[in-house]
Amino acid sequence: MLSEDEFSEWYNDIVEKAGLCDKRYPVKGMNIWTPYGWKLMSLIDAVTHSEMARTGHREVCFPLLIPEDQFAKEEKHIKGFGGEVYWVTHAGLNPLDIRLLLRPTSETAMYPIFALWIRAHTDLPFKVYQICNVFRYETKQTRAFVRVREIHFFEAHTCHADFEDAERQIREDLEIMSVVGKSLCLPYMEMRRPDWDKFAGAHYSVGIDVFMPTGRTIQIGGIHQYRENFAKAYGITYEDEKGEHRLAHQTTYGMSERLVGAVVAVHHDQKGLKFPPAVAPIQVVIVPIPAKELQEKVAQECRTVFHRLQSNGIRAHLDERDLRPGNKFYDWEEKGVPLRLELGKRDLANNAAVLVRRDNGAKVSVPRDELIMIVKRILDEIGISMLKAAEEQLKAGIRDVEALDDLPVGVIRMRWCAEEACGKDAEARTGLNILGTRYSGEQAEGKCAACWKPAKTYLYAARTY
RNA sequence: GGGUCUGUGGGGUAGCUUGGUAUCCUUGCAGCUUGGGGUGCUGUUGACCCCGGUUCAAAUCCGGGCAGACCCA
Repeated sequence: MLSEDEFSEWYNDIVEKAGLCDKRYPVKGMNIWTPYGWKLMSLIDAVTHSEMARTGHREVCFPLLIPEDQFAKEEKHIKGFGGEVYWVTHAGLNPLDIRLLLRPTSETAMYPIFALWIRAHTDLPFKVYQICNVFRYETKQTRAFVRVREIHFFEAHTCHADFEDAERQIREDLEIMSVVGKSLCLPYMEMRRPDWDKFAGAHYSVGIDVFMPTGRTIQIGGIHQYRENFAKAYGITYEDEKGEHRLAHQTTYGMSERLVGAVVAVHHDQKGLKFPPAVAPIQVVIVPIPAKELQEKVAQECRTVFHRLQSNGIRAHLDERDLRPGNKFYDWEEKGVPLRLELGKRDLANNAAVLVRRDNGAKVSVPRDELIMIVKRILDEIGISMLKAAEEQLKAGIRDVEALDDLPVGVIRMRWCAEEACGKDAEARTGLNILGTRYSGEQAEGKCAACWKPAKTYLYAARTY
């Protein structure tokens, strides 16, 4: 496992060196998405868009600014976010009567409007989403993609006739999460957050936690059951079949650019990044190996291969820079391209090409006639083996403990009596963050690690980002 | 939330104690050379975070701001 120092230094360095972002923008916590990083984010968003389409969510785009009075309606929500919002207090030279805030999330922008849109049970279930930027005034140390103040954000908001239908939505959200997780080769834990740590305004929250190479976890997604909490505050009601007016039940599902941070952190080695093939901005990089007499011939063949890959839906890049091949190899390995294709004198002779996998370094010579098929197969294999490797890391990172002293590094799993006071006590005594209990549920025999009363379930805790 | 340290070409740095001339590496650009794991040579562009103060003179000293790294809660 990496020490926090090693990881910090490596991470801060690689995100800029690999061209994912530029941190030199002079506002704290606001970085520039550079082309390579933005492409990665866009490809991740593309997975999200396609899952939203599959599950019948419709895309919307709400305004960035929210009036203060509208924001303040749900008491717990404002309590949770009040301290970290950016305010717009002036318009031109004049102070505003009602201040505006930059959305830290869009519940309070959307819900007054949902109240207008939703009138009858025929409007339900109501499922929309948006991908936008939100703003949170983070006071802790910022870090590219992981803790920023302007956040690239995905948020799905749904309204339902009853609690059970909202519960169904949460199961669907978890299914969507699993598709996203697979695309990113990221295994994760579905954690039902303890009551004292749920999302501001939620009935309960499910956190999606990824295991990082330092032994800490990072939350990359959140799924929230709101019950009628927000509907009450914002008057979201519908007329049911019997003509009675009822409050809607609501859920939300959020993810952010932290997905990029998790991909960077989880998949890497000493050479640099390793991108999952499904979202790699470049899936195959072609490096020509020119020989003195054959420069033009090699270049031509490389261009042909490039166009063939491209027209078969593979994200390919032809590196024609005037550098030594070895230099390019290091370059693209650092940038995490899953597959490298070398083509030179030797390959011209026998109509072949050399393929080198980023994940394990395996090198094969393949006939160019079968290139497309083989490339696709290898990209699939890389995805599978990257996921497997990450799954093993996660599994090895979870440690059972009997008591709360002498804790190992990583995620700890302890027996728990399910009493809040006891959970808080465990949190205080370990200095760890409580992740919660498995969403799928777990039964424990034996005694609570904190109070020694009979245990009911397992509680998970870790240091978190 | 509290504290420590730092800001010098695109990146990394020397110089700051003791005020006066800005060092080296890398990258970029041009040319030649080389080419299946970071070629070599030559030439060349490019910097003292911002505002104020002290001073004949500030990268250097002082104050403030902004930004970054780290530590503790």
